[in-house]
Amino acid sequence: MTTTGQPIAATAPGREAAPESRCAGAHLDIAVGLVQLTGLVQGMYARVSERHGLTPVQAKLLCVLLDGPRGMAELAHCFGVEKAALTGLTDRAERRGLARRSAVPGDRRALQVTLTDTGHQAALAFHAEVTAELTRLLSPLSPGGREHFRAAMAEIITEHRAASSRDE
Amino acid sequence: MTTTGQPIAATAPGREAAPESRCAGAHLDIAVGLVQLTGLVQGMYARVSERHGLTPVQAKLLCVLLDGPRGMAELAHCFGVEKAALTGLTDRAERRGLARRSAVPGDRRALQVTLTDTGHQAALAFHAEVTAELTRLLSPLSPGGREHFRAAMAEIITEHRAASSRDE
DNA sequence: TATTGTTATACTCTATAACTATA
DNA sequence: TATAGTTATAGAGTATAACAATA
Repeated sequence: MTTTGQPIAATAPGREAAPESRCAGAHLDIAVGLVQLTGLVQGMYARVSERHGLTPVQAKLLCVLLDGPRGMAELAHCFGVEKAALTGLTDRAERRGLARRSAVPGDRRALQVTLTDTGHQAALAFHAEVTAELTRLLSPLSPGGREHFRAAMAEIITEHRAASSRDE
Repeated sequence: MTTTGQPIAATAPGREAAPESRCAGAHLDIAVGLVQLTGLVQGMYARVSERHGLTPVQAKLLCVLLDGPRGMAELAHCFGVEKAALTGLTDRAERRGLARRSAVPGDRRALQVTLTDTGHQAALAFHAEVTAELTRLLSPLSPGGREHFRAAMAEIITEHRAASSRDE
């Protein structure tokens, strides 16, 4: 991998070495499972990015821009990074011919980042492959199991968001 | 955040902007949910790392070493990176007093990376907090929902491993 | 020859701080 | 003054390639 999106997985002490926890597929601890699943998805995302000649962050940028042009500050907020980081990120995307900066009519300070045709195609191709991989990953689940899984994730995500907004 | 572990989330076109997909908590698409859940866990891991003055990768290193000393090549394989990357990673951990290199009796080429007392305590504290956060994240699930969720993850992980080993 | 680990070099991504140009 | 974006600088993490020492 070039500039890998490092999957952070190991958390449970004893996960990598203890043979019994390694074959825990039979009755995997739920917290450990969640960490491993996260690592799985992350690794998949990184591999697909690389296959498309992108870093994970560049791929994410393209996907966001698929929705339309975005300002630098907007992107920084959406990525959860400082705006200075967006300068470099956009520079590299521009250098690779994936995106370009353009002026915003109403505000002479602002810039918009837009996908080029190349970038648009790259974004669509990348997104299609990630979707396919996710579908493949979820394929072992039965329709009923899938629905339970979906509902559980929705519950977790919804509750986490509620808790986050309470903490603000 | 200092040196953030960037959560890669955005994948679905229309996720960030379209208002209807944002309040998709009611009936979240399963693939989108998986990506969002991954982002959630990743973000949590990064925040806990930072709270402990660690980068996500350093935290992962400490957790792996909690199981006992490891050689550089072994760690590189376990992290899925080149061995050269481990040199820097270990240098930084050593500089921060979290780990140290020591000679291996039988092999004069090899080195072992071991946790210092400080590193051991940091690893335990970090791991405890990650576990607590995971437990909190999973708390909205009912016992039955939790079991379904656990089983679904186990199925996905097991099948993915089987597929991976078939592809080798 | 193969393996262990290091050094050298380069790139991506990030943070902070100071800066410019507008609003 | 506040906001949009940039530059400068520093650090982490990674890759590749070349190297040393030992097996």
